[in-house]
Amino acid sequence: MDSDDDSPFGYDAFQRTCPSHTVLEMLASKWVYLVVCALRRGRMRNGELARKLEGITPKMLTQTLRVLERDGLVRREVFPVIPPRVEYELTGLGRNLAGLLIQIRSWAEEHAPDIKEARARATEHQDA
Amino acid sequence: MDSDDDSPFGYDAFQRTCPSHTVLEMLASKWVYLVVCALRRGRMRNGELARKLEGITPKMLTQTLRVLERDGLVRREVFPVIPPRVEYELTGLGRNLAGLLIQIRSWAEEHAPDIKEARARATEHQDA
DNA sequence: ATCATCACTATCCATAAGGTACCTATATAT
DNA sequence: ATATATAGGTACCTTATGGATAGTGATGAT
Repeated sequence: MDSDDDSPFGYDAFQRTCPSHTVLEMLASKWVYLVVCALRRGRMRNGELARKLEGITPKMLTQTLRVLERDGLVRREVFPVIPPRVEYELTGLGRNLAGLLIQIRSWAEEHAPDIKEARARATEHQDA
Repeated sequence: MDSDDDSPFGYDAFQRTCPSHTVLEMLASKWVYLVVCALRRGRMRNGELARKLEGITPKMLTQTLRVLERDGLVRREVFPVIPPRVEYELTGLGRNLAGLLIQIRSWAEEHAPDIKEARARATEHQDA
């Protein structure tokens, strides 16, 4: 009850400079959450990630990893061998973000039923 | 270190049924975060919200409020007077979500500098 | 000689989110 | 008669995102 102010408006109303905006934009990307969760187990190769996250296309996997690398959440290590070998792992910041994701997941699991119930009631009323 | 498993994969790999997906999808919407934060102060009329969230268009404000209402986060009360008067307020679930948003904001404010630094380093290297 | 593997990379396309502009209704004020 | 305030709705357009598809280079296996 301390950071309990309206402060998103303190930055320029959620434009590019607001930290929350930066973070929520990251989390909104469809695969970021899954990739970070997958990497919590330890370093992994591109192929292992692709198998773990079934449904992801190579393009989206690479794209997601590049963004995470650019933002300092993932470290990328290339071994100069043939065939190529590349390993990814979370940085300290990345592991820290994983902690936040777990908080979000726990909130989600606790309250998803309420949301679903509300949605069900809403579609009922509109059908009526 | 308890919900410390890989469980997003327990649901069908982040498809529609995963609670985290539902919640992150909500938060990803550009205005949800701002509207919920604004409503933490108490009930408000459409016009007040519009003034507080400068930059939002009437369309997006209405659309955002309708989604929040449908999901049970906001209660909408219409007074049958002329000119029309409509008030919005957070439900219990909505106030609860606001709590999560504050956690996210606090993480964001703590770590945004690291992310910015990483991005700066990344663009440096690409320019070089 | 051909194929598969690994880790991408490039290109195109469909969808959807968000933005712009204009429309509604009614009562009061001028 | 006209303008204003209120709380929207609707049609249309642009852009960003994600997904599908195909291609790259090098080597080892068949």
